[in-house]
Amino acid sequence: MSGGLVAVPAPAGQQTVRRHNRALVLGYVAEAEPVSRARVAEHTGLTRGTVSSLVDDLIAAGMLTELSAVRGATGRPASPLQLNRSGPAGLGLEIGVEHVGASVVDLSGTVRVSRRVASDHRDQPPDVGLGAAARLAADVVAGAGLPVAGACVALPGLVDAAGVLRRAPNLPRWDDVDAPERLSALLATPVRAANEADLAALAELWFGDVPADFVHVSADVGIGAGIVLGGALFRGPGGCAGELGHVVVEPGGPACSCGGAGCLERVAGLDALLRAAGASDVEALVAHPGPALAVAAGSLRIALGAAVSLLDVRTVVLGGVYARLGEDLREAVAAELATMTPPVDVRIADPATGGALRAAAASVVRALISG
Amino acid sequence: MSGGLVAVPAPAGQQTVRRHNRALVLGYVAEAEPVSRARVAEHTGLTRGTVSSLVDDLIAAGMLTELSAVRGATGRPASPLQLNRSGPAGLGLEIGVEHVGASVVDLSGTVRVSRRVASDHRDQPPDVGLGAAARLAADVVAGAGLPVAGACVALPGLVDAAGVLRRAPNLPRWDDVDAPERLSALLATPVRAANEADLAALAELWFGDVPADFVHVSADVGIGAGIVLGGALFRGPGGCAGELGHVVVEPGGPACSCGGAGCLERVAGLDALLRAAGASDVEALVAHPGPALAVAAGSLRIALGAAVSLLDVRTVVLGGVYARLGEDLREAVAAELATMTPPVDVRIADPATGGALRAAAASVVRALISG
DNA sequence: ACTCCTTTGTTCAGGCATCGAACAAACACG
DNA sequence: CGTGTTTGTTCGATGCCTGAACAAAGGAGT
Repeated sequence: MSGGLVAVPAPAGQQTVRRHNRALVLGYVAEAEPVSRARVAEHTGLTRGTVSSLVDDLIAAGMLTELSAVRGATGRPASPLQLNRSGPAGLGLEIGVEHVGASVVDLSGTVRVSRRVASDHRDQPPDVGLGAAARLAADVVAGAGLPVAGACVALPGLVDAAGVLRRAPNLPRWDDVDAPERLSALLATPVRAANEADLAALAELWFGDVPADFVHVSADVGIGAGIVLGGALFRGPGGCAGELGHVVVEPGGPACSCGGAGCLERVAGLDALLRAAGASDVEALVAHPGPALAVAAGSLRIALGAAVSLLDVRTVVLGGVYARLGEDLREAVAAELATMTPPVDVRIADPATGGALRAAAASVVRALISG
Repeated sequence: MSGGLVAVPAPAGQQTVRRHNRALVLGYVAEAEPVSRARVAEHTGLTRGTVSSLVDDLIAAGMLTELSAVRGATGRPASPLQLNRSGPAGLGLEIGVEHVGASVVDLSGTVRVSRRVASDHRDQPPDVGLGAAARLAADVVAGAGLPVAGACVALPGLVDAAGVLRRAPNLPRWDDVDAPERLSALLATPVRAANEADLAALAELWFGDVPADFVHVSADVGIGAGIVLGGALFRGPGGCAGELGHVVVEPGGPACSCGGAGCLERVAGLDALLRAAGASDVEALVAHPGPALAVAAGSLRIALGAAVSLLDVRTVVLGGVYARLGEDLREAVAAELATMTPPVDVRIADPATGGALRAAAASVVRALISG
C-alpha cells in the first residue's frame, strides 16, 4: 500500500531527530558540494561533533564520499565532502504514445545513461509498452553500472494519488493500469508513477531558471498544467490538479469529450490549432501559424488568467506545442495578460532541461536526499 | 518581522521532539475529551509514562485540567483530562464596511462572549475602524474574564502574507494598512490578520459539515473564494489565492476595474445581480430573483468549473449573497456542473457556523493547540 | 629550522526525552 | 475479604545533541 494522503500524527523520538538532521546535512552537501564538515555545521546550525557523527553514517550508507584534503589556505586543510557518484542512483522511465525512454542519474543529478526508442502503444494492450519500458530499463541500468535505489515512470495521462493511471486520452486500452505495481515486479525495484506534465514542470523547476512558484503548461492534443508552489509540486487532493485543458474559455463553444463546451483543449489544443492554421502537422503549424497564434493567445488569456487568480502565481511557462510556437506566442500571451495585477511573467520552456524523463529520474534521488 | 514563507531548514533536538509530542497529546485530548491518559497513550503511540510527563507540563501551562475520577467500570477509575475552560483564550475581531465585531472563545472552541456593533468606515480613515474594534475588544475581553493569548482580525480585502491589508474594495482609505501592528499596540496582544472570505471557509470547515477539501465562495459586491485543501487553508505563495471574482466568465463582457473584461464579479457580483433582477437591495433580490438566478448559475459554472479543474476539489460551498439565494441557486449551479467528471457536490453555507468572526477567534486557539 | 597561529575534525562528559518494565493505587466482582 | 483488572507513576537504560577540551595539519613570520 502506498502512503496515505493525510499525514497521520506519529509520535517523535530520537530517531526522528536523527533522520531530520541527516537529511539536513545531506541536503546542504548536495547544494554546496564540495564542502567541509565545518561549513556544514556553520550553515545547518548543528555542532561540528554532531555533523561528524552524521557524516560517518552517510559515508557508511554510501551517500557521501570524502575527497583528499585540499591545501593552500591557512589552518588545517579541510577534507571536502561530496555526493557519492557511485552511490544509489535513480531510474527514470517514460512511456509515451509512440516511444519509451529510460535514464539513470547518479546522486548528484548527473545523467549517466539515457536512451529513447520508438515503440507504438496507441492500439496495443498495456503489456506491450510496459514490457518495452522494462527491457529498455534493464539495458540502461546494466550500462550505468550503479545500484538503482528506485524508479519513477512518466505517464501521458491522469495518475491518481495511489499511482494508478486512470485515463490516458491517447492510449485507449490503458484505463486503470497500475503501472508502478507491474513495473516494480518486472524490475525488482520500487516504482512510483507521475503525470508527464507534472514532471515537465519539475524539470523546469530543477534544471531551468524559474522562481519557486509557477504554472507550466504542457500542450499537445490534450492540455495539462504542472503547478509548482513553494518549490514543490502541487498535485491536489486526488492527484489530478492542473486540468487546465477543461477550463471553459469560450462559453457556448464546441462540445468537448468531458461533457462541457468551449474547453481550452477544444479551442486551442493541437487539433484546433492545426485547423486554424490550415496545417497538416506540427512542423507546418510552426512554419506558418497564421491565425492560430491569436486563437491560442486569446484562449490562454482566459485559462491562465483563471489559474493566476486562483493560485496566486506570477509566472507562467509555456511548454509542449506552445513552446514550439516560440517567442511570437509568448509575446502575444504576455500582451493579453499585461492588464492583470499583479503582472504576470510569461516564459517559454527551456529546451535544455531534459524534460519529464530526466525529472523522473531526478525525483528518485531527490526523495533519497530529502527523506 | 513575521515568519518567512519558505520553511528554513532548522536543526532538530530533543526540544523539537518534546514540542511535537506535546502538541500531539493536546490535539488528541481536544478531539476526544474527556479522555484518560491511558487512552491518549494508546491512540498517540506514546508510552503511558511519556504521556503522564507531557500532561504534567500541559496542566502546569494551564492548557489542561483533570476532572474527578469516574467510577463504574472495571479496573482502577481513570482521571479524565479536558481542555481548560479557564485557560488561554482566543480573541476574534471583525472589521466590516459598516460594523465591527469581537468575540472570545475558550480553549475548547466554545464562544464565551460575542458582540457586534454598527460602525461606518466607508469614507473614514483607518483609525476610526481600528479604534472602534479595539474598544469593543477591550469590552468583550473584560466580560469574558479569560486570559487572552492572541487575536486574529478578519478584514474585507486582500491581506498579504505579512498581514498587511493591501487593498479593500469598499474601504478606499484603507490601502496598505498594517492592521495587526496597530491593533497589537492597542490591545497589548499579538494580532494576526486574515481575509474575511478565508475565515468564512474555515468556519465551514471547523463548524460545518464539509469534507477536508473544498472551495467556499463568498459573494458580495466583490467575490472571493476560500480554498481549503487537506483540512488547511490554501493562501497561495503571496497570500492572495482564491481571487475567483476576476476569473473571466464572459469573454468580451463588461469592463472590470481589474483591467479585464467579463470577470465573474462584474457579471454575477451583487451589483450585476441587483440589475438583472431589477431589485434595489438584497432583500428585494432574494424575494424575486427572476433572471438573476440563471445569470449567476451560468457564470458560476465557468468560474467554479475552472477552480474544480485546477485544484481537483469535489465540493463547492456557496456563501454570502449566493447563500441567501438558497436552494434554487444551489440546484441551478449543481445542474450546470453535473456534466463534469468527477461529479461536483454543490452546497449552501451552513448559517449556524458563526462565520468569519468565530473562525478568527477559533484560529487563535487552534494555533495554540497545534503549535 | 623553529615557533606561533589558525582552522579542522574527534572525543567525552552532561543533559534531555523516550521506552520498557516493574510497581503502587483504586475499584468491581464473587 | 481476596482476586482480577485497569490506571498512573517511578526508575534504569538507551539514544541523540551540546559544549568544551583536545589532537591534527598546515601556513606565516623570524
